Amino acid sequence: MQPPFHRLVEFVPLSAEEAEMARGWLVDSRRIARGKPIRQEGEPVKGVFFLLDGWAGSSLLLRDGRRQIVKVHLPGDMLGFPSLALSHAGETLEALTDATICSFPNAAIGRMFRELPRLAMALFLSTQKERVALMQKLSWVGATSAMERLTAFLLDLHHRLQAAGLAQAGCFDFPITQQQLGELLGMSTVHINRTFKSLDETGCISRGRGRIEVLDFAGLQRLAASFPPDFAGHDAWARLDNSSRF
Amino acid sequence: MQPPFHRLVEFVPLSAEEAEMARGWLVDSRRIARGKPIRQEGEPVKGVFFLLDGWAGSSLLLRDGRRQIVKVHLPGDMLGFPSLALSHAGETLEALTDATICSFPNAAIGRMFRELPRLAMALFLSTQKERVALMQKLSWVGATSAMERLTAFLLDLHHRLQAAGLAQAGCFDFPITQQQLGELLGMSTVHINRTFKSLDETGCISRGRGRIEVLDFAGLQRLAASFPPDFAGHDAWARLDNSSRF
DNA sequence: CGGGCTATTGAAGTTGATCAATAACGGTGG
DNA sequence: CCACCGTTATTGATCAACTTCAATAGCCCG
Repeated sequence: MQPPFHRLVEFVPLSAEEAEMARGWLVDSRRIARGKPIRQEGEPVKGVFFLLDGWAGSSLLLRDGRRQIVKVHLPGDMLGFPSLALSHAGETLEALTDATICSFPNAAIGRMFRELPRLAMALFLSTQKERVALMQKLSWVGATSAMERLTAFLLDLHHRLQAAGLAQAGCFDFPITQQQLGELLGMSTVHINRTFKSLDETGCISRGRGRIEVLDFAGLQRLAASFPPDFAGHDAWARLDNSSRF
Repeated sequence: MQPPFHRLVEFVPLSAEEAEMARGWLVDSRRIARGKPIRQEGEPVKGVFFLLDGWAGSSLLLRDGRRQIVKVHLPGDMLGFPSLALSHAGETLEALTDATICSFPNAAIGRMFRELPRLAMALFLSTQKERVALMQKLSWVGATSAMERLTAFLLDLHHRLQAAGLAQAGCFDFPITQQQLGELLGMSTVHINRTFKSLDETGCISRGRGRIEVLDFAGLQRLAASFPPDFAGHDAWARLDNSSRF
């Protein structure tokens, strides 16, 4: 199976040498069972992770026991970068399905910056893009209705699954519970359920045992009034690589 | 006046040479009037900005005309980095008060990665820390009540203002309108007003013409049930700089 | 077949939104 | 200095979205 490097090469195509090295990183992978933590909030930050297979979640715990799932990670995503600037992790990483990850120690990141500036830049851009995604999620949660949030999430998810080669013809696995969906979108399980049901009844999607099929993209997009335009900039590297006065 | 470099040197102390260079960047600064855009969503991304003075905001526009303010920036903050990975800006940057900024073209970032890996790393860590802050804000907006959000924001703001040397004895300027506060915290102006009033009545803070004084930090923290522990990791650089197997 | 998690549904209660009106403030030009 | 105007803050009343509580049904797994 081809390792999911689509997120890594999005901004900077890897040289043969870099690709070889990247493949070497994957030898030491680890399997995590559904529901198990990869790293808990508050633990010392020893490195970051690369999600090879399965879904994972980043979440924050609130004092009252609630938690907010901040992001659902798909195969090819890098986990744990935000905490790199902290001594102790600011986020919990958890397997949402059975998952396979591999780890990179802190020092590997430092070394990359010193020795592989192109790759470091790619990584940098990739995390900036995550930041945009996070900003968009904040705007959904802060300023839209339950239905808009749900549809926007589904559209975004489909988009990302497709990029990872995990969706075909609008059809994809959907292995997360409504409880998790509630924690992700900032609403109660009950309301998720009702909203989901009423979305189902519009005919735009159809649900079945852990899978979802999108039947009407245009309809979904109409419901997700706030779904943002895609300003993807795959030429970002070119724009940055241009030498010029510093 | 000392330029506000506290955010830049947080992770990596600047060498004399780097500090000299950094000072040189500031020569070309620009003044922006309150309420004026620095860069609008959808415009081509030509570079990033450094906020020298005043407050600024990053916001996203939704199709229905609402907007979500994603972050309030204070002097010393860097603006516009998330859009660096995009061809067209994904966020609007706007002066919330009269402000002074200076700009860095894209190519300067690329050059930094190639020639000043220490600085690039510092920048990288700084943006990762922003990501944590954003995740925390998402958790406030998604999972807490109006009062918790408001108090958490005030505590965070005070913390950041203090780091910038802009707060003393719990007292600081507060130049943003309740409308903007609503857009920031994801609630209506009216409800901001009521929540603010009732917070005022607890005696934990006192408000006056564009200023706020915190009278009871412990009380505020009790109200902000979700205010996160501070996992600041100023030794991050050391952990990453350690050479080791890659 | 049972046990535990997950989904679904109903009813009642809250929070916060919306609509609408008034008051206070800040800056401007006369 | 004052009158005026637009912006911002404040308050009341009503309304809608969403939460909470509670109960039942379905599903998966051993």
